[in-house]
Amino acid sequence: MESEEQYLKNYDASRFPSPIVTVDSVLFTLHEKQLCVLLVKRSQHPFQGLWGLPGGFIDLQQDNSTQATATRKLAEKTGITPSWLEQLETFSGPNRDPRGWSITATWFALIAWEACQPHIATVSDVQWCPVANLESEALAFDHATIIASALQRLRQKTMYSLLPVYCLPDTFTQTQLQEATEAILGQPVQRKSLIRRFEASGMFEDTGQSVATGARKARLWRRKPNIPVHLFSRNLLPE
Amino acid sequence: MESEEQYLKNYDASRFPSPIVTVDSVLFTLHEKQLCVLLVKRSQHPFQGLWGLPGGFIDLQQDNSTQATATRKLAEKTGITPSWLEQLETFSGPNRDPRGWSITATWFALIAWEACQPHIATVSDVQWCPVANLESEALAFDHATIIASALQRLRQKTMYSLLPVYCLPDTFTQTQLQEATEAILGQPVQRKSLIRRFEASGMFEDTGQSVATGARKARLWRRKPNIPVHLFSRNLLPE
DNA sequence: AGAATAGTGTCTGTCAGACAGTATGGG
DNA sequence: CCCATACTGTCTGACAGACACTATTCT
Repeated sequence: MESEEQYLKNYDASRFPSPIVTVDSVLFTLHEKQLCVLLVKRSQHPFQGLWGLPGGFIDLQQDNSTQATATRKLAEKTGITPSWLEQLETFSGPNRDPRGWSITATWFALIAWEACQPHIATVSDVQWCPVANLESEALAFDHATIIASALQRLRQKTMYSLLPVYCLPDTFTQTQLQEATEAILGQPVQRKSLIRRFEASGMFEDTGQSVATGARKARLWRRKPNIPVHLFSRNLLPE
Repeated sequence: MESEEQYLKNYDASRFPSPIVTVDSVLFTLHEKQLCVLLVKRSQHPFQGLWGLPGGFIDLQQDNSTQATATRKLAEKTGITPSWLEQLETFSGPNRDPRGWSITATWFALIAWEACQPHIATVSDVQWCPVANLESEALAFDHATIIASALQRLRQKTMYSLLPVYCLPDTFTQTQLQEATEAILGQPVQRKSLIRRFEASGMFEDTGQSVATGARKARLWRRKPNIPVHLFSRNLLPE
């Protein structure tokens, strides 16, 4: 009987046909009260010239997880790592990639628009696309489906957490959080409800500063470091 | 400039090193008020002889998604397809499989114990392991981590849906649902709260039959066909 | 009748929705 | 001083928790 050591020495990974494996990310941000998603113009086949999600192949030498691949690819396109990153579904099948049976591990990310802008402004193959305009864009692969799944996740989590803060700059006002929440949900929310949650979450601290946006000054807040996202036991907007 | 057609004709998927790709499932059931998970004894290296999750390689000819792989492997071990199946996280990295850089798409499934028993009773390499006994089991790969993730998902969903019914036979009593819920959450729940949700969900219909379990007869219910799982806007047991 | 299980009535507490009311700072 | 924006007070309604109560069936 063969030992595990011997088995591993003789193991040839290429013996079995393997699917094409990729990693793709859906990075959202907020800009001018619009929820936007990051798209990259494809410079290579397949779907050359179309817009698609940032992503690509795993680098088996460098990446020690698909999360590392996602982070690396996002950093290439935005110059930074997103302030929120979590795994979404994995999509697979024989027909979603014309090159053959494929599987893509997808990630869902949030970032402040301001944080990426310095880098994105310098390149022409990366754009923020408002989700409202997605219908008129033809996207590569099944990326429209992946974005729809990410949007659903984002909306769901916005109902029972304050996740939208990860779309805001380091310091922000309660009104900005409200606007972010409303842009994501596509409908108004009660400011009072949001502020009750804001206080109950224990996730934020007052910077002591304030900013004028026209009339009365608004207090500036920041996320406390190393505090996990608070999950509420009730949803906003329960229909 | 190369056309996409030409590019695809010349494309050789084996040009790039590819990770090992597998699919694994965490199938839960309820037996004697205990939440159990399906384990399979590994007949092959690596981890030969240890218990692990049911799963394996994608059959690129037969399977048209990782869901098909999960269903196929579960059917091999239990004789049937689970009544609930949804995707969990995908785990990846250079060290989780001694054969090399690997990725496993994992699925989370529920089934009634009674439905599998005829098949499972006939084989010796498959067992239901109560989750309470998992600590003392050495499992293959990172399967303990995968089960922990599945358990967390199950508990979370039990708080805001009636998912535990998918661990019950086709017809069941409200008391059975309560016991399932309590076994999953590991603590008692208010029967009244559960029944309020049961009625509000619109997911069930009375069979007209009833069953005696010692004293007063209990009504037997069944899931209405083709009704999606109802999600409540509040959690049970909000701490 | 008594025991055990099935199922209901109803009070309290929590928190979201609604919206009126107060505070602050720029013209 | 006016008004826009920031922020607070407080009432209502929905629904979970708690637990006492009634109903049914077996011995």
